[in-house]
Amino acid sequence: MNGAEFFEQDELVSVLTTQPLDRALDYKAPEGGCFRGAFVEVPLGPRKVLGVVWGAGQGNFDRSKIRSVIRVLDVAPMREEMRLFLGRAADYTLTPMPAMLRLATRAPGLGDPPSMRKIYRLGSGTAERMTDARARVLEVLRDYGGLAFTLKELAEMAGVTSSVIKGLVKLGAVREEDSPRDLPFPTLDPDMPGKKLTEDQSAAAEALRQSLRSGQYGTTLLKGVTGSGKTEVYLEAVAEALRLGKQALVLLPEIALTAEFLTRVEARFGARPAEWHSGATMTERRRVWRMVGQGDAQLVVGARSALFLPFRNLGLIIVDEEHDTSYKQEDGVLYNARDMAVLRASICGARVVLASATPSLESWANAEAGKYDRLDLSARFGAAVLPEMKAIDMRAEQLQPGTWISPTLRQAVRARMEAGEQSLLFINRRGYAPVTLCRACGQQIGCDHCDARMVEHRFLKRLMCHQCGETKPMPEACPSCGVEGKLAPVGPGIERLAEEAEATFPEARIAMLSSDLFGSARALKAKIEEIAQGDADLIIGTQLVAKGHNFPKLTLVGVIDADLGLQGSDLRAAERTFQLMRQVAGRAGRAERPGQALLQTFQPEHPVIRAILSGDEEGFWKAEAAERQAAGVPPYGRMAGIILSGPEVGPVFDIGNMLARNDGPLRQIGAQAFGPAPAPIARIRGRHRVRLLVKAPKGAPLQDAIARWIAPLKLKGDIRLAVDIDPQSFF
DNA sequence: AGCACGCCGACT
DNA sequence: GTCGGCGTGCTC
Repeated sequence: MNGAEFFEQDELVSVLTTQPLDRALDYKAPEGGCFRGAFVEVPLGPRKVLGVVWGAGQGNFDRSKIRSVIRVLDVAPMREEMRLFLGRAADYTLTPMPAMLRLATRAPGLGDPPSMRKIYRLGSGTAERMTDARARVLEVLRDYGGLAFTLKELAEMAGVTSSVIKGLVKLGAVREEDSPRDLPFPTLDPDMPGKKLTEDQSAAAEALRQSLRSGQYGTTLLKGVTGSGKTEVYLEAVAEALRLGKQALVLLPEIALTAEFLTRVEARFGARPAEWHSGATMTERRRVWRMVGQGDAQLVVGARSALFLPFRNLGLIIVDEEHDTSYKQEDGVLYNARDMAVLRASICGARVVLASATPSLESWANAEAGKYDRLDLSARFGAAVLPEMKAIDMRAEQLQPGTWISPTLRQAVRARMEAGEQSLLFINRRGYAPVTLCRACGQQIGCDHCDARMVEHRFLKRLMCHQCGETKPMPEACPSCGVEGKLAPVGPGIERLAEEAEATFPEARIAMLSSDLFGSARALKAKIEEIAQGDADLIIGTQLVAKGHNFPKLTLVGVIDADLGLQGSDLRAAERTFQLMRQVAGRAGRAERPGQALLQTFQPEHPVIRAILSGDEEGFWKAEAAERQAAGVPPYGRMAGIILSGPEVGPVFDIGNMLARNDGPLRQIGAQAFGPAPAPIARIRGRHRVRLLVKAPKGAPLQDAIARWIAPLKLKGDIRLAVDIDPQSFF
């Protein structure tokens, strides 16, 4: 058994359980001994819990109190590589090990013996009294030459009731057998003829194949706009992994995990891959988990948590739409699946392909620095995919106070409606959190204590900084130019924008797309489908709309506030605006009509805005990289969030303030804490959430400092603390 | 996470 | 006098 350490019966072993304890506990190895990595059932107090034999026992506990492992579960033991991965991921995300182990055991019935079901095949006996029904059953079985079926299948195929089959079983003409319910996944054929690749795509595919043959860890950024054949290219890498006898994993953002995608994979490899996502049934989950572990699933297509499946010989991980923000888990264990994919691959010697039309700045910078390889696919249909992009200079627009759709944009939307086409108004902000800025000079009110902007809180009648929590009363005159009465809230949340749109375009059918508004991914998908069919004239959406949906009738995109993020509230807002523009560009190229994008901005001369408008991608990244470098934010600095939550706001803030005062461990590494301030989602399930933001220099040992910082903290009552390394949400 | 132990208010 | 609130601590 791959040389894993073996423990004789009664030898001490250290067992990590999925219970939220702060360390592994010692047990005596069970009868017959066990290997390191074995999944076991152990007694814990009055209960039996799931655990993994992590190594030799520590032996620092009263020997007479040590109990025995109850039994070793009948599943493939955890591999060394997985143990290392979980440990390193725990260190990186500052997550307790039991929580990591829970991620890796998210399948039901791990302890159950393989569940069986009855199957039926041709028997050796003969039926003396042959009836029509009996003949049909035997004929079906003969036609399928030795294959076996379940009772239901066979009855259906023969057009008989199950009692006919039971009768044949009694006579011995049909044989009843037990067969494991969890069947291996069908073998995939990497050598089926794929789609014809262009010269460009072939070259990229060959480069990926070659990198796989190296058998060593490495990451490739595969950049290509919609329609450039990214999927076809990376499926060639998957094919090569299969040829090499290795397993492959394709990670997709949850929303992109569609039947259509699986059908494409099936077309390429002749069978359906294993599927792993939140909607899967218990039975499916268990089958996938087990089959992946015993090597009987060659390819898994899944959402981010598929990264924690027990692969036996993982050779390739594809992260499609790698820039997608949904790869960052925002509750429970806070991890970024893209980064964890790279970590896992680096441990087990697999290749990673990060695919995107609009890579994240992090990945772009890694490629730039030579840490990642980079492959660019050019568009299949030439350069005509770019929409016409223009800035609307908001300083020159005559806007009614409290409105955000400029006359220029309004006219453009009207024109599209008259032509029977769709428009999209994009607002990079959910909920209701306006920005205060001066309509005379275009300056936004900034925070005196950090570089973020102040946000108006109506109920408090004050301005508040969401980064450090500083508040001040709403001033009468602009602090920058002194003009009175010109300060106004802009950058409304999506709800306010929808209100305005309804008033401005009373005849329009308006659809709102925001992740807050949909209970399930399914409901959201249905809505998106409706919109794509043309069931709306005007779409009002947040970041959600930028996830690669295809709206063929969409020809105009209006960005309500392109300035978001230029002054530090959300460090990735400019990047997201840019990504949206590129994705819209990809769509516009496929429709017959040329697309148009209008960006409302108070700073049309800003280098980032100019790079977006010129469509110069490298220029954009360079400008954005310069901004981030100057601000010392990721990827040129490190950040972390400390999220405190509890049923009452007051005590939660008190703890936050106490942390902020005792920031010695942070200062030692040159890091700084901001806050406490209300967290991006200030209340979840009745719990108030407060966040501190930590900013550290690039090379600083951030996790270590944070661990030392929060260690003395004793949380009383129902207050909880979570660390969010590399936070993605800032407002 | 559960579950027990333990120390202060309203009940048969 | 006891039943029971959930704060604190332990589980090998």
